[in-house]
Amino acid sequence: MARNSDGTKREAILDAAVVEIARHGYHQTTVAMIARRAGVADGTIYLYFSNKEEILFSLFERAMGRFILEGRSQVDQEATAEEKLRRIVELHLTLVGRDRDLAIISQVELRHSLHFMDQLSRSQVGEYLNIISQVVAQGVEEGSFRKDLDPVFAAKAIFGVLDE
Amino acid sequence: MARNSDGTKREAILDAAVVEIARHGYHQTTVAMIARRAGVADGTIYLYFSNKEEILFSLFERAMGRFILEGRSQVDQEATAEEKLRRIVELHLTLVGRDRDLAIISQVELRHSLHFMDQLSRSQVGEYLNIISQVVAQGVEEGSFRKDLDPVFAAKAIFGVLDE
DNA sequence: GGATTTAATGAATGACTATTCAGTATTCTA
DNA sequence: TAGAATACTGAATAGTCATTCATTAAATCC
Repeated sequence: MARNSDGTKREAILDAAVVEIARHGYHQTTVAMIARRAGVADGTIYLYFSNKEEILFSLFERAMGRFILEGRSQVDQEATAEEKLRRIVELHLTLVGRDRDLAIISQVELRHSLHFMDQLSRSQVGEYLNIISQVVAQGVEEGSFRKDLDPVFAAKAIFGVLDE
Repeated sequence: MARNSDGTKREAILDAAVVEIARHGYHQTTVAMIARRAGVADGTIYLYFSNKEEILFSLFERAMGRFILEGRSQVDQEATAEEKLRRIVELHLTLVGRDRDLAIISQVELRHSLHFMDQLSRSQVGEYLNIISQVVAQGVEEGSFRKDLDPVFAAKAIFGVLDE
């Protein structure tokens, strides 16, 4: 049954993991449960992920990726920095609200895994911050934001506020 | 070394549990770790708690108890319902902020343990709601709150808002 | 102060589960 | 279509940890 060299099976595993983890929490969710729901054997999981924790990482990476994608498209739909920022705020709050389980898991399960935050923020959150800081920079240029604003710092602050 | 029939050792175990759980999360914390920090043998834990989960329950019960105690005294210090309510809100936010770990743990670890919420709300949260609803009732009587307010319902609403 | 009750100990048990790997099935290649 | 390469399987392994319980220590009683 060697069917899979695209990402189909990997996606199926992640989908299964989201459901199980949202339902039972990360620690109560066994690899066997995920495999079962995904319709694969336990061992198959390890062809796509090196361990259970990596499933969790990938989960967030994927979610973040989608998040960023939608963020960019929203931003592109507005002209002024002010409107763009408003869109980002709305989107952020909407998505966090929708994926409350993921949000909570991220705060709790991952709070104790420094390694993780490192890795994630290097790759994805950084990307997200970039979007915000570009908008801020535009705002400064337009004159609608204060001129002495450091875009990168402002982006971090905005992100911090939203995440809280 | 049969020394303990007051609650000393039980308290010590709970104190140890708070530290370890705040530091590592509930699932990463082993009973042995708690015993170690409390300075007792593993088995001793089971003289005071019937299982690991009950330690968690007791943790919240104790915290809630203190919470309520302080709440009452704050309320007693004010005359008008309006001021009393203000005090409660302040206290609630202060304590939740201070015990952020407990708050987070309660939301995540316990979200999947219906049994728990049942038990807790029957005993302690109910008590807390009583305090609020009494204040509301007083407010209605004083005329400072709307007359058509159902105190119990209003209390639940207030609690819900604060907890969010 | 010997007998009895109560408190505490910590090594042993048993259950659970992440991970591995030898074997099987499927697809690819020439 | 045979043989190689790739994908998958699931039973076996190994490690972890909550919980038990036979034993020891201390306190209380008479």
